[in-house]
Amino acid sequence: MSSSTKASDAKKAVTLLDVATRAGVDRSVVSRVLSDDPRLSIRDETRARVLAAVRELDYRPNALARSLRTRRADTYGLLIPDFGNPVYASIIQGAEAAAIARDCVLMTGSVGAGPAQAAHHLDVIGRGRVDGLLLAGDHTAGASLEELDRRGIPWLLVNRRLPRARRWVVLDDEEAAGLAVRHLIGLGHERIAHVAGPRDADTARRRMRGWRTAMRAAGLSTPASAAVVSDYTPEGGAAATRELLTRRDRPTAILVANIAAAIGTLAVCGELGVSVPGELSVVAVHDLALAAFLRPALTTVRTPLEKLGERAIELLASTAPDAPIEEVVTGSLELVDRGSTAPPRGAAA
Amino acid sequence: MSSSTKASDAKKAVTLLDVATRAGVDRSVVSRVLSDDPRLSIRDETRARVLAAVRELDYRPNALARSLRTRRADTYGLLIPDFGNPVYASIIQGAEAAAIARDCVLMTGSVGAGPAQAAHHLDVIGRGRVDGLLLAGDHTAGASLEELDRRGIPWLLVNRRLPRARRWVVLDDEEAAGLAVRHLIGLGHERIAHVAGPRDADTARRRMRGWRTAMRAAGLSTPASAAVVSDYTPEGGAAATRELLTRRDRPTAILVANIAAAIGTLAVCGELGVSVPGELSVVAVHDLALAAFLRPALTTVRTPLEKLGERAIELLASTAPDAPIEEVVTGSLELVDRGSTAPPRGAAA
DNA sequence: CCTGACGAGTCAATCGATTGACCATCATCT
DNA sequence: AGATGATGGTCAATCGATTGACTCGTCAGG
Repeated sequence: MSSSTKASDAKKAVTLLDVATRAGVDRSVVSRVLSDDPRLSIRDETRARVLAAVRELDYRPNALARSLRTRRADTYGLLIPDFGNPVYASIIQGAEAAAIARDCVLMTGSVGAGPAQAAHHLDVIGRGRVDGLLLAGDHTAGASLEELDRRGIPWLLVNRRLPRARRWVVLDDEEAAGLAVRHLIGLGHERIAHVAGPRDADTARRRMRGWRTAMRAAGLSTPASAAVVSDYTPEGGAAATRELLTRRDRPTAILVANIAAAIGTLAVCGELGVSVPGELSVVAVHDLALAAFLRPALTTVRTPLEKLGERAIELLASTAPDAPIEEVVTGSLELVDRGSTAPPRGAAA
Repeated sequence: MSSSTKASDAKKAVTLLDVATRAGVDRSVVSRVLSDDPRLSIRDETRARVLAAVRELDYRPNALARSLRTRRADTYGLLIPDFGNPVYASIIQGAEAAAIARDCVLMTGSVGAGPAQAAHHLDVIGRGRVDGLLLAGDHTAGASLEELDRRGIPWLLVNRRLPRARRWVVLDDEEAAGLAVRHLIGLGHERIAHVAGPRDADTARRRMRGWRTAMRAAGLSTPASAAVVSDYTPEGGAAATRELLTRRDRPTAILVANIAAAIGTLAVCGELGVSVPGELSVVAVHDLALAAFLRPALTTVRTPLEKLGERAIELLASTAPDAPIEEVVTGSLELVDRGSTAPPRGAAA
């Protein structure tokens, strides 16, 4: 296989000049034929010769040279907190699909290993390599945005907002939470607690608001004690759930702000011998294939994470770098009932 | 924020010429100072002026121009099956860290959406954009390798081997499986079944061999019926487990070839009312944080997936494109006992 | 017969950094 | 004095594609 490469190790790529020579025309003709330049007039026969040469030599333009000249890298960057987080996996997939659809490349980096890694990305990705940068999740120091502005690199916050940054695209977190709460209310629950996300996460705030709004709309109270701040990890979810379950008036249902945290919730229930959904109903925001295989299978609200990623690329690619972008990706919210929710014990139903 | 960019939308980047002008020297001097060219002799004072100009203008070299000239993109590609698969997430993380350590960029793409997506990546990533390509997992059509060879792009298979491709780096799958089996044997198990990976997956074959070898070394038999082919998904693991559990002489322990499949195994046990580890011990290859939060918490063999990713980049970067690479990343295997394994019912222990 | 217009391509500058070859001073050695 | 050799840089070609300006020939119209 690779031995077929043998000594001719650094085989040089086919260039525009090779094609032009073979077709007996100038390089510019080849370039213009390939880009369908309307200002080029050319005989059909010549065009055919050019295209034949392109095909025979299996030519493809050097992306670097083109980008240098055109000042467009045809590449977008995507920064995420951590590849291990399946929520971001879905966003990546959407973004990747959208990038491919535009004949662009997506470069995804994580900042998991700390600010040094983030700095490296901002540095290396610096001017020239990407046409724009998606910043997904809570990780970019505010300073980075100014840095990007200074360098003239368009950016867009994804699944996250910042007060002073008017370029973001998010999910309808409020409605997602509301949907879950209304499902629980529909089953007859009244004491519905909320395992919330981190206090500084914008998604967490919006889901919390969705929970509260839906509760109030049904005439139910939302005491401060009914919501416990946590983070989007099983550990966090477990701790918050433990706290809720050891209270006097234990809730009959919990809305968990994130599916990863909900895994912790289920684990704690198992540990404490609290039967789900018998004694406690659990529903989480975000759906994963995994949810069907938990014990019990987890009821979730499916969110259009891939669409979010797609939309992010589209917006970044099609909007002027200094124009505000404030978009909520709506629709596609759906409650996936898998059995971790049921009417409360002793419900009239 | 972005409004600070205002009308000066396309702010042009600082170039070598800008720096040179400011320092009162030729562009080549700046370039040589920055690259520590030993053939340049320069007065300390001049060097200081150059460095000052670089700092004041916050210059950074345009990566595209440099790559065009040097014929090195300082970028590596990584193709994976699917971003949603946490096993590959770990590989990505390792590869990313290694790339950063070499001051390179990693471009990760998935082929989840089918061969069209793979083709796009191979096409777009084409000559010039990457210095080499890591192919992780079972997805690349064999033809792609010849295509890459033809284009002179070095590649390396990761966590996978192919008969005719002598460039790969894999884990010590055989030992990982063996470790798990010996743990079960140590607990007193004798009927240890194996939920194997897909027949065409090289990792699956090696884990199967590890299972068989360890069993035989202990004088235990490995009838064909004790191994059920599956795939690396919860669905697959569930189906295979169901088959094993409905047999006459049900095993007392199962080695599952992959943690995702093991999630399916636990789900089926729950469904059929088979108590784990009371009636059945379960251990899986690959460790994830998630494992601690399953019910019961899952015993696993931790594998150095990140190291695999790191090593892959190192090998790709440092080995001639036509030299064979056949490396097994060893060490770091460790059994993580979390409670899904126990002595068999009625064991002497 | 001359002008103009069009058809069919060609020329050459440009993007920004790198790098081999070269040059101008000045001091040193014989 | 003239050759030798550092020292301290400069010049310009090059990577490969793009694109505005330009040229050459031919044909129609006046």
